[in-house]
Amino acid sequence: MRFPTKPSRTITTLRLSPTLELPPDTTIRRVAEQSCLALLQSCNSFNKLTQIQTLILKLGLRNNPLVLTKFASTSSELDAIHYASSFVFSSDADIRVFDTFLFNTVIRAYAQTGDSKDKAVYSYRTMLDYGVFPNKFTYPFVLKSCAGLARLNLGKSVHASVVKFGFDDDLHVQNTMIHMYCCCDEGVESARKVFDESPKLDSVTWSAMIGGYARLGHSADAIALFREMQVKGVHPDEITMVSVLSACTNLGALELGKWIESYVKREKLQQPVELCNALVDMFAKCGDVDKAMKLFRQMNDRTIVSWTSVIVGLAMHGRGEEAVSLFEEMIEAGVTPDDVAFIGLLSACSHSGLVETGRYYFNTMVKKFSIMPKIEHYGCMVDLLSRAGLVKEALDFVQQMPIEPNQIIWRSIITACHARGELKLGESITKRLIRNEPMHGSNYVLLSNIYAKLLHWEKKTKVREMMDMKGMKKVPGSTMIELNNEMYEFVAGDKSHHQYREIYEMVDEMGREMKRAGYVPTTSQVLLDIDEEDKEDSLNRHSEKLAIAFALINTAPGTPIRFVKNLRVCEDCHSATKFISKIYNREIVVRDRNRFHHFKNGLCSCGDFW
DNA sequence: TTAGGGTTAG
Repeated sequence: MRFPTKPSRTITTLRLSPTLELPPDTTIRRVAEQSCLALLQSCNSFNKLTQIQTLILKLGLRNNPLVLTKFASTSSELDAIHYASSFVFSSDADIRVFDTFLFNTVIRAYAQTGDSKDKAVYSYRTMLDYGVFPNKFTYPFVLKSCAGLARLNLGKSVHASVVKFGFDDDLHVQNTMIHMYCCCDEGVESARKVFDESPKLDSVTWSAMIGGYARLGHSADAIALFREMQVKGVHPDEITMVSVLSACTNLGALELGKWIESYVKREKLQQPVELCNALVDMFAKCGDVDKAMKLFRQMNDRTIVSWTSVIVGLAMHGRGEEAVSLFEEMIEAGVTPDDVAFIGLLSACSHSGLVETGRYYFNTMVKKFSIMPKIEHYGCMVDLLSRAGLVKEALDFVQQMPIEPNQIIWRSIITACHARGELKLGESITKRLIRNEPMHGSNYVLLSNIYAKLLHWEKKTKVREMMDMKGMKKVPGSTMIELNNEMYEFVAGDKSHHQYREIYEMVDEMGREMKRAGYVPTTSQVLLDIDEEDKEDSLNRHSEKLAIAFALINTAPGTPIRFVKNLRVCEDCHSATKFISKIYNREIVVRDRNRFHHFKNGLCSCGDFW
């Protein structure tokens, strides 16, 4: 909320006399009090607020709770509220007689403003210290601030006072509590507990929990809960759909995503811009970027999020030039890019090898749009240079950065070293990373990969032992695939699926056909110190190959195959998938950790550049 | 005189 733009007549005629003194007559005092309240009622600028403050001091109303309360609640603008609240709290008045509303106003102002969430919580604690009782309106503000701060213990302590003051049966408070827990990394169980114990549940409760699951990466639980919601007969609304769509996006569940789209149409749900954005994002990230683009073109209202979603979508599919031209179109349409849009644009340049374009936009961002580059922007630039094979330039760039490079940045360079055969350089950077962060598992994996490529098996074994000793594990690679609206997950060597025998037979057949077509296994990818034949066997049991075999068995010839990998696709699987796309005449769309690969007729859209 | 769940990157 902002001040009204139209100036108020009452205030513009205000004149302050430096010699004004009020006689100690109560009637006159009351008139003064009423006048102040009226002035505050029509106060419309920060400047006038300070004038009224002077008047309050002059009229001797410094400790009048009614006036002070009104003063503090005049505006929702942060500067004004901050100013007013410090004036109020520094008064000699007995704060205990202040209304709860005053504190709620202050807490709300802080809760709704960017970086002031901690002040909201502080004001809430001040409220308790002064013995002013919170009410049912206080907690949604406080819990929202805890959500923004994402501090679980803080949230738990507020939860305890909610119970203590008896507001835990209020539906609004319950729902905000679920939301709060869902904003904390380790909060999902506490959220579910509140959800399960709620005597009343409405669509907001369900949406909060579904959205929370999706946000915290428990997307399968999000979808399961959505199904439960339908079974219980609770009607989802458009906000529920946004949450479910975000879970579909995470999982790569295109079929379910399409179902949501038709549900929205069938049930004639409202389609606010957030829902359209979620649909665009879902289609782009589930592999159908053309459909995402089509929806984007049909939208009447577009926010920066809409533009960014589709730019990022194109970037992920390696369509960097289109992403760049869309960015230009956005600027022409009068939408000012923000820091996130630039991350999307720079990553588009990076995935498509547009080195000069990326450099140009990095400079434009700083010079023309005055956006201070964050670590992510530097990360994109380092990635851009590294992927293009400019390892030395990337290192120079890192040395000139005004901020400390993070893990992600070093890892880009190390990956580039690995790909370009600069193994010695890669080794020395990785060793330094391990010295700095000895408990970060992925550093050891990087070093181990480099030794594998150098064929230094002894050193590799040592790295492995070191990881075992420290109790660290490599994140296992997994592949998810959707079939008949169900998601199936495969890990390497997986035998949990009931069709596993058929799947392995198919894998063997694929191997024979591929070899006949000229495929040579990339055995240096295998990180185990075993002989070549076993290495080949181990490659054939990668989760991607199991998923492809599963899809070949269970889908009609010619049906496109789509799946999602949790890690970057490995060199051998990339090469094998190209062969498979040709041999079995299938379009195969793979989303890996970073981007999409569209395999068709023996070629990949990434041009072997990823 | 005040209140709850939603979209982009990392």
